[in-house]
Amino acid sequence: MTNRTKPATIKEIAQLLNISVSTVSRGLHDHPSIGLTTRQKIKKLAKELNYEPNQTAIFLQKGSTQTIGVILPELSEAFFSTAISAIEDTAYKRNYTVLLAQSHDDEQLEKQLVEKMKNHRVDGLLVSVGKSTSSYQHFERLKQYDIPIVFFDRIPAMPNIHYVACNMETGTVEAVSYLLKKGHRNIGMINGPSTIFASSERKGGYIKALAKNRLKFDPSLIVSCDLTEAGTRDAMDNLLSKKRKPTAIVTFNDYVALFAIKYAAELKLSIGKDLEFVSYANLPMINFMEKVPTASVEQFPYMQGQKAADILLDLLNNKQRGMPEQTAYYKIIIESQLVESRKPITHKTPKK
Amino acid sequence: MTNRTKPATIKEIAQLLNISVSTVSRGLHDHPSIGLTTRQKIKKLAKELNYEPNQTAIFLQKGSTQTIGVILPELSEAFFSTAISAIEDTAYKRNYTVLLAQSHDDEQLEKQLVEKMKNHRVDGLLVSVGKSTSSYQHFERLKQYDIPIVFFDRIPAMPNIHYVACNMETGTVEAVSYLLKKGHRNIGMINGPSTIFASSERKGGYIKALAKNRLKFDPSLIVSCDLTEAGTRDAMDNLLSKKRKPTAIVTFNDYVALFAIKYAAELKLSIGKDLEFVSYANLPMINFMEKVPTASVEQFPYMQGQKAADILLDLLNNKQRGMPEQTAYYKIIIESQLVESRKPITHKTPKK
DNA sequence: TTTCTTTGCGCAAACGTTTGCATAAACATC
DNA sequence: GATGTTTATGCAAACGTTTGCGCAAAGAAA
Repeated sequence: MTNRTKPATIKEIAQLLNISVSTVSRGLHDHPSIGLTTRQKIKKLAKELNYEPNQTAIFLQKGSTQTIGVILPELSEAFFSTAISAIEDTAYKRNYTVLLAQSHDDEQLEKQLVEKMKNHRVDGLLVSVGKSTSSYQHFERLKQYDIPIVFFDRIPAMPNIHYVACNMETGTVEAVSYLLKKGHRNIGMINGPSTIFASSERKGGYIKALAKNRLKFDPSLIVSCDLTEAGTRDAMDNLLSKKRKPTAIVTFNDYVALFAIKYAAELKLSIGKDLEFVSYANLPMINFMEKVPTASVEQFPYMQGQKAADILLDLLNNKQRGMPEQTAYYKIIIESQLVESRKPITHKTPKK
Repeated sequence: MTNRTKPATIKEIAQLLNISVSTVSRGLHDHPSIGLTTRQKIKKLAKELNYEPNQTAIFLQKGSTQTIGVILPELSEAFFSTAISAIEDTAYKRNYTVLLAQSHDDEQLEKQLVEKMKNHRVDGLLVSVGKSTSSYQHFERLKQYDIPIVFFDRIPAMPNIHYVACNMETGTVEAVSYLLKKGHRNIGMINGPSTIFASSERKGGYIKALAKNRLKFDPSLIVSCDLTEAGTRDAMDNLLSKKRKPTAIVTFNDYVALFAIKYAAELKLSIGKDLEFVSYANLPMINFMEKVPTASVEQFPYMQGQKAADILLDLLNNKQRGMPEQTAYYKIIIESQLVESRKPITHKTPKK
């Protein structure tokens, strides 16, 4: 009986029991109009045959796949991999499955993936847009098909979208205030390219923190950087060549911080004494290192992924229940938060 | 024309053109029996209507979903996230999509996921089994349904399976030989729990390297460890309390190495001088750190993922082309390889 | 003109479900 | 015994494709 190569179908059960397929279907779903005895017979045989409903058939019939698509720039990056982990967890809890794809920050590829997701009839989409993506029609098109999208972390400049993102300003205010409280009065900042939104948020936070403490703002203390190791060194040279050298530096992310720290060590500067660092991301690796930024602004990748998935699934739920056209858009801002090093929050300890 | 909420179907095209659905279907597939003019008309209208085939219907019809399932213990771990990145890349290239799930090393969950994947009618499965998984019927069952599985990295103790894994012995031999060549004669090893296969492979490599150099083997230099930070410290205490202290240590993985290095630093031992470390994994974080193992045994997660996916897709290809029942099983062993630090191989530089 | 081949297209079944509607039997009501 | 109600089941359409087979029209060969 278990030696069959093809999965059992409702039809077979019906034939074997000499009843109709509709009865079997209803029986399996505990439809009240099916008699107790038949229902039991059906379930018994279904179990014996190891019957499992063919989802693809159900998908077609219901027009819904119980599947959400996820498009991310790069799966192997720590931020995204913990986000996807969160997404998968919450999707699983709510009985959805995750279709995964990575865009490698390539706009063309991203477009293709969106199409592919649409053809696979995902019920909804979660996306963090590629760095270089500049046009957003491929997302617009999905709206016409009534496939909701929730963006997270990297948000496109589009009106009327759902998203969850992290407010970098709060964290930056905290970071700078933290350094001010420690007595630093010359605080440098190695910022990202001015083209990206996150950079201006950080700059805003920096200025706000100074204003809050009634200190004057020296624009030359903020330098841009392309986030490479070489760029970081240039930025450091730039900052360290000032008459009044900074005694602390806020860096755009942990990688930049580590590049900078490495360079500072080469210059025989004592990390934490001559020069103190505060950064963003709170990468798990920080826990294993000796010379690290004394604090880092946590962006809560797990929470971002979780929230985004929850929102998407709520949207799908409402749609399916025939709720009124939602006219409101979810715009969730997670406040970033300064975390002193060696106190990880969201990252789990590696088990491998 | 573009203001429709439901995707266009073949049926609509047929109606609008006053021809039959079969003609439309064939026309879109360039079937030779369809006239040139009709074919053009069909394609033109299809384009105008933004027609895209409904994959769920095709799935049902063809009995194949062009989808592979991937079950991993933990998506957020570096090894797995780069493996999944590789899998996604190669699946994409061969026009497959990836359905993702994580087992969190939970046997029950893993079983459920396998069922779910089956119901979603994935064409094949890629899995790295959970640490605690001890029974394998859930995998056996899939065979009955003719859904091929390729295991990778963590291989279950089952006969007749396809897998790709990394041979840790070679790398270990290299690692120990490397240290011997550097003049070390007292080499310690912090190994993993003796229950797991990878531990015995490492031990075997250690012994082999000594034998090769005609040196005698002191079993007390190999200590087990539960891979936690505390366990690592115990192991270190154990090793350092010997009369003839080791001057170099091979650790089970990079995490253990870093715990050990941290501890050694606390003990005022100079890393690389008093005590040299060699490890496994070659985590990307190594590139950012100052005190690191001088070398690490690379396990090529990207390549493992890629190979595993390639094998699975080959299997699917052959099946679909009606090749004879394959009686042979792929057993791919990737040789691990010692890599001196600061020379990453497979890991891409983070872009975020 | 008749017969044969080619070319171009439609019919209908199939994939495995779900579900609105109809129907038959059994029972209760007066 | 006629009517109404409940209970249990079946019929058939629908979801959007693909594909084997049949059939008509057009051309070629006789």
